[in-house]
Amino acid sequence: MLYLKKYFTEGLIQFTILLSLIGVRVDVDTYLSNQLPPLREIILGPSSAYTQTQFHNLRNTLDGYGIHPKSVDLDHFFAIRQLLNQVHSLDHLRVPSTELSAWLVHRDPETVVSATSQSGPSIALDNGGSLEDVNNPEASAMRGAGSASESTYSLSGEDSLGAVAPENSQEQADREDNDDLSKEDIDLIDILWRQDIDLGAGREVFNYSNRQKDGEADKPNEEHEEASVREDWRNGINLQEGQSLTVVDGETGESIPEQLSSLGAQTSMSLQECLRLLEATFPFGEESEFQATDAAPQLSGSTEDVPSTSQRLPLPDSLPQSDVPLDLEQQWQDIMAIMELQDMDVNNTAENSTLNSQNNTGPNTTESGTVANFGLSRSSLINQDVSLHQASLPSCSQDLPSLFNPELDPSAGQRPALLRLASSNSSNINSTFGATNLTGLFLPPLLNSTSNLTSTPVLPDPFTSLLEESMLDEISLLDLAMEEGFSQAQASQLEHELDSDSGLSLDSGHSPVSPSNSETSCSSAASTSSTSATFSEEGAVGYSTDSEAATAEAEEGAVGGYQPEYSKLCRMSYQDPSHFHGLPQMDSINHNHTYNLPLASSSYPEHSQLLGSCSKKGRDKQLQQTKLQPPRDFIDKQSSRDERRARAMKIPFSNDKIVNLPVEEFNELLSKHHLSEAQLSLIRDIRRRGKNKMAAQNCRKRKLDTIINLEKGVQDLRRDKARLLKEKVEYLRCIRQMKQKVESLSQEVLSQLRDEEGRPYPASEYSLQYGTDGSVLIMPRSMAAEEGRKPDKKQKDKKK
DNA sequence: GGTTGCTGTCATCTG
DNA sequence: GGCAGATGACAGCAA
Repeated sequence: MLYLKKYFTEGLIQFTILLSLIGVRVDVDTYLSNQLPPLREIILGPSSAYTQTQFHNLRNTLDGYGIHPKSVDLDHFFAIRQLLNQVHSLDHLRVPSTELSAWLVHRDPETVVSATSQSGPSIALDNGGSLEDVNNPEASAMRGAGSASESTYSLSGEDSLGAVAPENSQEQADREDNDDLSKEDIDLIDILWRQDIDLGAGREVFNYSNRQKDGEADKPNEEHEEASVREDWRNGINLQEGQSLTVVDGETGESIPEQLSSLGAQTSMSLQECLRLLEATFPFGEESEFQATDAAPQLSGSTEDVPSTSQRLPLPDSLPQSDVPLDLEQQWQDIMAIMELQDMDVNNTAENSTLNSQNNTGPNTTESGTVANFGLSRSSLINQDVSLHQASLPSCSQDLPSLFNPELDPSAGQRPALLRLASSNSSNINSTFGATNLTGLFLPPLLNSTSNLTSTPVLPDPFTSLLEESMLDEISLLDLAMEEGFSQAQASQLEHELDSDSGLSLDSGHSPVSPSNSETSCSSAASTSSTSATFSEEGAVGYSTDSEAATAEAEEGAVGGYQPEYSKLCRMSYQDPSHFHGLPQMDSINHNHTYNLPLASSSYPEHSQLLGSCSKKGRDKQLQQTKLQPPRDFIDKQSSRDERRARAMKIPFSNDKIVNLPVEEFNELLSKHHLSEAQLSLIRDIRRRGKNKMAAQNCRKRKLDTIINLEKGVQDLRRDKARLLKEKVEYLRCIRQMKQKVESLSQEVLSQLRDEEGRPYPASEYSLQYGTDGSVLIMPRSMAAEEGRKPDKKQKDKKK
């Protein structure tokens, strides 16, 4: 029974995720409303939201369905809400943590992971030997220790190329190979694969025949098929001959197949291509890394085929990082600054940054230069074509923070789980963007724009730093930064810290004036719950409470008087009652939006003050007590000190008059009565204290208003900052495009120009310099660079 | 029993 | 200088 229940629940969740991935929004809230009180209950009661006077409580909001703040169900509710948010977020591709959490939910048995060969290079990198033994013991036995990684990559590439492809023959083959796969698993995999197809991932991405052939490629007597397999695969990813994936070495003329055979042709073709893709994606300063890995193959599991790739790329050695004019640190500061804007609409574009977040591992490689970091990116790229299902396979036990923070974790690049999760992410990208052209996905825009390296060699562009690429590729940099160095927990912590950076020491978790912050962080950043909105919700509770109090007062016959609770009403004065126009229960409420109106004198001033000085609950008790106790004792007991003193001193008028009369009338009143010094002193004290009490209430109200306004101001400023940063990114993007255009035009001009001896001007040595007067000069690049540095020196001298 | 928020009060400052 | 208001600080109370 328990098994059936668990199976049914997991099936529902999986089905929900599938619907979310397809695009069908599943409002699970409606189904859960049976368990959680509906909204109307908040209005009609008897939830705590209606009767609770602690309306400032953060959790006691409409979103909380009126669960009592101390209810044990509250944590359950928040857990459910968190899960629902994650499920909802799946249909708009929130990366990466959300997906990761979802995959963690669907933990499949380890046996499936190993048997289905869908572990990807992550596992292969870590303990490839064992996997190899599992999947292909014969091949592993034939290979030496040095080729172990090859075999693992073969396995990985095989997986990455669509271990879930639904072709019947292949599926049957998979079943043969993966006996541990249940029918449900296969059906799910099939559905996911079809989703990939529907979402635009072409069948060629998976290249089923390749996969089949790759599987066969492990057999030593079928090595000759590798060439065709490689060709098919290359066609599948729409790479053209002569591009970054060119096969022929530009310098040595060696062809890749020859190298591959010399290196051990049992390596999977898909892996080779993936590595080429990887190399094409990180063209800057990676040759040395590749060569380094070649020299020290034990550092990486994919070093066998490295030399060929490193020699193959005629990559722009003319793109030195030293030419990057933009300060990298400044760029990162911008990124970090955008991170501060988590409560803004940055999330609206967060989906678009997924791909970039992948590509943004580039700076890691260029800056750190470690093979480990590079391995991360490489594996991520290798898994770009992994289907969605793969993400649900492994039972990930690694810590998530290190996943998104490879820089913090030096061994991150070598962690298999990390790589696997990256593949999960990338698979989503692939399916969501529907991109069949893997170059468009993998290669950074610079390479995309100048991908035809053989035809148009890339010349130095001062705006082509990798960091800038990462900045310019997508607008949403929040998720970028999240992936680069921040886990979700860290980000939320940062957000929490940023919430209090107004200098007001607002405790968002407890302060009654800033529940929105916590609300925002508790839900998603997409919920643009402003302070006012949250206060409106909060006000709904407050209104109900006070309306009830007002009703009670009316029933009790207490008219006007001293209202100790009117500060609550006054706090509601800045709440928009229009939020409750749709609620008939709220229409009947007469809101007192006046904070400090002159209080009408009561015909029974003492009694009214007495009632007003007590809380509602206290008044209920009082009403009950009045039936049991003599009124005089009750009055004496519940009166304030001043009232008791006034009665004791036999003051002939009410405290209400004493406090609220204007000075002239007050003096006139005093003059009319013959009062002793003690009486006059008491009256003055009562007046002073009454005035001061109202003043204190006004003061507190103003304080709250000030805090709220400051919060709004901070939010507005953050929004403006985010907008400006986005604009800056856009401008930089335009500048980069214009620079590239100018550069290409310059090359075209230079290619047509000839010197006096009829020799062309090599674009690598000469550049066009544009004068302010419209003149164009042909200048050697060395000279141009020197001239470009001179103004900087001058500026520095000026600064000195 | 400790915490938190609200309220009243006092002392002090300012206009 | 007195007065009214503003405000920080403190204590009491209730949840």
